[in-house]
Amino acid sequence: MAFHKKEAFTQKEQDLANFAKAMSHPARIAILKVLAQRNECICGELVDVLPLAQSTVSQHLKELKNAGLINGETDGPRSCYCINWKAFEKFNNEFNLLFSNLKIKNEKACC
Amino acid sequence: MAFHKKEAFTQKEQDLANFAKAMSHPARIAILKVLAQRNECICGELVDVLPLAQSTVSQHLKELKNAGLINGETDGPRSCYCINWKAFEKFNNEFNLLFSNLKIKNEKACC
DNA sequence: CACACTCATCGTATATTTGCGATATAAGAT
DNA sequence: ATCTTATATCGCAAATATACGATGAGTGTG
Repeated sequence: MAFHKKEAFTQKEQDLANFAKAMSHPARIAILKVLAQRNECICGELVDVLPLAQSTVSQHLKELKNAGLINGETDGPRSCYCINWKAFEKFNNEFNLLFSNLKIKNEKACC
Repeated sequence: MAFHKKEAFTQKEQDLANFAKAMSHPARIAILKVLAQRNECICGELVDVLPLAQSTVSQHLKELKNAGLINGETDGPRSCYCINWKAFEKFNNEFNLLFSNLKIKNEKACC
């Protein structure tokens, strides 16, 4: 009865899956969008923009941070977040790699 | 107590999140890889390759199909799956769009 | 020092996901 | 018709995720 069998897969598969999981909620997509639109790092303005309670937003930020997609700094009484470009591009490249590999091979797939 | 507030976000945000969710498990990443490596559509060979029970693999295939990432056809007694290129590229493009928009704006982000 | 303000964390309720065995379904073989 | 083979689905158990209010921790202000 070993649940949660994720460790049975390769590290790369797990990394990609974790990246995808971090983006698997519309709130977190929205957070990334906001962090992009404003050229400065944002803190609790996210709470005003999002239809979620402050604690929930904080939790989503934590998950994005844990996944390495964003960086956070405490700036006085408030927190400042912004996108972690290196990680972001790394995973984007890996996605592209996966996709393009496939495309070359079977452009004319069966079904 | 309204849980599951996903409907409070834009359709595009939900679509991206759903796409990401479909890829948020290493087993499903692995399935996509296998479907890519073999130029033919595969059925239950996935069960041999993956460290999961047949019913679990079938469930993951169903999720990928529901998300629109793969197509499936019943071919006699067996099922044949392959990647749905249109959907796959559509979402890949949307990711790229999101990423590049950000990159232009704040290449030199604060934190 | 008290006070307000911003944010993180805890506890909790509920929903969803993951995994498996058992069973159903459907096609082909004997 | 029965049996095998391949796959999907059902039902259940355990783990995770989502959301919120309440509380705590840390800063800056009066």
